[in-house]
Amino acid sequence: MTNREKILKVAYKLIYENGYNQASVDGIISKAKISKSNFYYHFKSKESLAIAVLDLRIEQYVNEVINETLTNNKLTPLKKLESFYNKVVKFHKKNECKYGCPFGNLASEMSSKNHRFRKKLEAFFEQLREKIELCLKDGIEKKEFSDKLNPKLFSEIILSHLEGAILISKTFKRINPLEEGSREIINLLKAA
Amino acid sequence: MTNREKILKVAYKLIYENGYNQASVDGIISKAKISKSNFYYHFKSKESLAIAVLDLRIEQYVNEVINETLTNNKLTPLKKLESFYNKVVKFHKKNECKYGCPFGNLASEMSSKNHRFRKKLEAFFEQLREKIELCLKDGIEKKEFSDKLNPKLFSEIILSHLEGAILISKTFKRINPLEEGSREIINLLKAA
DNA sequence: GAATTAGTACGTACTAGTTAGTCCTAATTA
DNA sequence: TAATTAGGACTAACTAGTACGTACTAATTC
Repeated sequence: MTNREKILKVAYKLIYENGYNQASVDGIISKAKISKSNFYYHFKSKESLAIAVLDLRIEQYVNEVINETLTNNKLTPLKKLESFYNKVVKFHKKNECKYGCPFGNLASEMSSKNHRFRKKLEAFFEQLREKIELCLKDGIEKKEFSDKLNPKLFSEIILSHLEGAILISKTFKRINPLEEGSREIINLLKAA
Repeated sequence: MTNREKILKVAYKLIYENGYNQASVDGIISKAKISKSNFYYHFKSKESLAIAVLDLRIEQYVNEVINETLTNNKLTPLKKLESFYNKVVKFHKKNECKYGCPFGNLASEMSSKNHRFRKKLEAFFEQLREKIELCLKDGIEKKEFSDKLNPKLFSEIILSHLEGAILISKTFKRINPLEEGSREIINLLKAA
């Protein structure tokens, strides 16, 4: 593993667990066991490292979560949504609900202060919402979901609820708000 | 205004706008125009100030938001919920959606690191959720809301959605996710 | 006379970022 | 083939600033 990869790997974890501001460059280089000058050889600033980490996280999320569930055409629309929720729930169970959503956390911390992060997170959330909307539209066509619901509005609700439920689960240190909440959302979709 | 009140007032704003970690004691005393020794005369630490600020915020929220809407028995259950959402939307419009939810932000920043904040926020969210649940139960009895919905589960969804929608609105710098989302939530309640 | 306030210097720890220079390899030139 | 050059990867030491909190004296207010 190159030093650049070491930095990315350590920062990936520390920024998620502690937030951007509390993840110090000194902490990152100490865990990665590299020198500070080497850090600044690979990244021109702490911010540019964090942007690279965010890019990496988004890429992984698209590949390993979205593409495996919401846009996996081997699944019916209902199964797409269910497997999406299952994957998210599994991730937060694994972390004992401790750290919340990597994107939501960053949005909360950075959106009001840093345009670069805000725009990237905005685009990410919009991309995720669109995939959900497409899934809903498809499900309505295939009569899996009620035709009374507005796909765009409901995709916004699903996204907002997801982010909020992860935050509440983190605050309560219990998976219930996320797990039961997502099950209930799916019930709402099915019932006419 | 006493110096203690000055500190609370300035910290109230700075902690909300910048988060706990980025709101420095030096910044607070400089804005409040008091000496550092006087700060530590009134508060034994930055943390205890922030806890006092959080207590104040919760008290104000209960008095000015919850008691005026969700538990205001001059209103029907539907009107209770509508006026609650209206008040929240109004607040975030006023801030141009810039700063998000004072409680959600703190939950995101502090829940994983500080038990004291986490417990206080957990109790606050649970209190809010209970008021919503009572409102839903009442509305079902009075036939304003569909009797098919589970009040406890739906109150969890409303709370999660609210927190998430405020976060998404902040990230998008648009009120739509919160405003349209809450309208749609109310529609879901009414429709059988 | 007790509570409150101001002022100021300090301590320790940490912050992001810079400096000037070394080591090594691989390509280029004489 | 031997000397030179270029540049990537890397380092120790350093800068300048900020963080929270303390120590102390002295003045002011109730």
